[in-house]
Amino acid sequence: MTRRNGNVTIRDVAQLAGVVPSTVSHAINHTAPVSEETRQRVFEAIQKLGYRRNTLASSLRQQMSMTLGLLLANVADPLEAEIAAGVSEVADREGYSVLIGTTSDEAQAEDRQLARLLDRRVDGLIIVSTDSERRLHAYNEIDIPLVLVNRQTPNPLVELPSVEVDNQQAGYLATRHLLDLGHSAIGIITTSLSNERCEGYRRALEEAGLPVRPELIYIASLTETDLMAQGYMAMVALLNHAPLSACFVVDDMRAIGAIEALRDRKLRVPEDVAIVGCGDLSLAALVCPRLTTVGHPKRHLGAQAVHLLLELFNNSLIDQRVILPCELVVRESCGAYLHPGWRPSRSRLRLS
Amino acid sequence: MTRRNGNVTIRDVAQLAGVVPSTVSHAINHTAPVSEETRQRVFEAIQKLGYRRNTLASSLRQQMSMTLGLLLANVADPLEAEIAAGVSEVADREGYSVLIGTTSDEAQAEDRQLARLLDRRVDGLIIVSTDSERRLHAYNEIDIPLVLVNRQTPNPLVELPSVEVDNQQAGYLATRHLLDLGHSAIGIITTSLSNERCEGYRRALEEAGLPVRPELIYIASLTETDLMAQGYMAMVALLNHAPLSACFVVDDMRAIGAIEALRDRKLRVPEDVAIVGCGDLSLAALVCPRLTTVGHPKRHLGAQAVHLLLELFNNSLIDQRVILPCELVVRESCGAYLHPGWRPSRSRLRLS
DNA sequence: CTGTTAGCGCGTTCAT
DNA sequence: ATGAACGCGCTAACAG
Repeated sequence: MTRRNGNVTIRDVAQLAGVVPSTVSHAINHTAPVSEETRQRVFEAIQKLGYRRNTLASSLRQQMSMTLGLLLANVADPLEAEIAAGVSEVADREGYSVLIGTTSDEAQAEDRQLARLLDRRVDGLIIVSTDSERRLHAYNEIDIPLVLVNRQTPNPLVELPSVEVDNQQAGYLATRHLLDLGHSAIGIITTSLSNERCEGYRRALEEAGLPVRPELIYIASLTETDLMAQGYMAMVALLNHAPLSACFVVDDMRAIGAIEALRDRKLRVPEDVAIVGCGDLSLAALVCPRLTTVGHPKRHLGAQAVHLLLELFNNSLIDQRVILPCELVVRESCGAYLHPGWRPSRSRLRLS
Repeated sequence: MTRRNGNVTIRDVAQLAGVVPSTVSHAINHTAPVSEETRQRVFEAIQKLGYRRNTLASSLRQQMSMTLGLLLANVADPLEAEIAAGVSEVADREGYSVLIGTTSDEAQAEDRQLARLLDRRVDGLIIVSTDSERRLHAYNEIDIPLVLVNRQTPNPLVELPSVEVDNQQAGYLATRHLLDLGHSAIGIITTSLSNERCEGYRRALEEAGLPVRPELIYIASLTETDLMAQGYMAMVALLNHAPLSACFVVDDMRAIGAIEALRDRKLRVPEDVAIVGCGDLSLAALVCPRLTTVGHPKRHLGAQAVHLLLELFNNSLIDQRVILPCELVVRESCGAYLHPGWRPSRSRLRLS
């Protein structure tokens, strides 16, 4: 029943049904009224011949492909995979197909994939994670609708539609949680000082009347590609610089690496040092200790990206920049459960 | 530079270059010799006009789309995501694009996606994981090349090209490892008695001259959708039935659930009960204790699927069924490190 | 080596 | 409500 045809065309259907191709087209696409009787005959013919419309031809004619291009660095990355799932789900629901292109974070591969997607006449583009400043103006030159997801560059020179999480809030919630638990020597392992999560960290500290101590801020060495190793090395360095009783690590993988470093130093988590991560990867609930972290609406990122794109198609570009909220997920790595006096503060909590 | 054109066609290029469209086509596609001089002019014109080939039109004409359809249940699943990464990588290298369709494991969604992919005239289909017997003959009706990846039905009535891991070997290696460590009361948590991994378990036992004791075999309740919960419940049941000192769980997520059940019963892993999983998900190295498991060449699964498909395109269908080897990954959950007498046996080992 | 012609399969006029 | 004719952009086949 779901077989492809061996080239039966709309003309064959028309012939068998005793009508002309355009009538078949109308019957299929409800693009003009067709008498019930001919409709019957047409669909019988379709059934009988195993006709399948040729989307290629249709797209060529209609100047739209009903296809979205999804550009990402690596589908195997859990975050990107979740985003892709969100994209796929709503694209499907809206009648669009999605063409994926993986870039391995290489500019050259990205150019190739981009070109390929454009050649295939995708109606819109969703670009995940890869938005270094130098790529942005390349994107800006593209004249089809495009949305960035999970952007890395917070305040770029060129503005493009995007969907992202509220990274500042993420940093704020994480730090705030640590403050609520009574910590004051709170370190941070970040990717840069301008990282929005780092901003949130500062804001929480300042709001609590605490100084932002430079020796408690560590910028992970990005030359190391293994994120866990980055976190490990960062924590080792941090421990040498200053005593700290808690640390916010701007993403889960690095947080897990940091915990490992602590363990190797015979420091207990959370008793000696409390750790909060960011991202809430599915494995965060499975490591030891279970990681307290700030969760992101990963699927929503993808879903919203498609919705934003559809709005762009309609020229009803409402919000050029969609910012999704995130939420603290309290588990074990901060020892909240050890503090009977602690209670959920302002944030929505999900106890796992 | 990577901008899409606002409908400049091959004709526009031809006109500007003072040649005829087919010459431009030849120049681009190296499909016939073109004098160096005209080649120059053509490429200048292309540059100047920002011409991009329209793959849709080309596909229509050539009766091939250079597109592969990838059908999977859920891109967010780590295994499927890895497979997708493998597919994408080699498809790209071979000049193919990939169109994804996610089915959420619903037959209805799968039919829809399948139809959509066929309508888009994909040249071949890669179908991941979803191959229940009742779907197989639907696939069999499809008249374009198709390969199954990571099939679930071991010996189906209808044979189709497929790429899979050596599941029997997986079960064998896992059980064998446990035997090597001196265990004899070895349980198994499986999804069915005909599971190939379960076969491997039996083979290892028999080879060691040990009886296959039915009370040590537990079939997970598939009505529970959460795999960890399945593993948890299975282990609880197993502990009530019979004493066991080790257990092979046919996949990592269920194994993690089983470990949790053990922990809740105050049984230590590996000291009281040793556990081997299967799959080597990336999180296997991160849980406590780090999971000893049988690793699968996940990316290769995808990569080989594409290669097999390409062979099918050439009608050079060598192996209709590709079976990839797997390997034991020794970590902590079996306590191999506690046995100084233990040494790697026949299998290739990768110490993590 | 270059040009001509014809059509891939479909959807759209516009006429009946 | 139905039909005839044209063209979307590209390339295969053949001619020159």
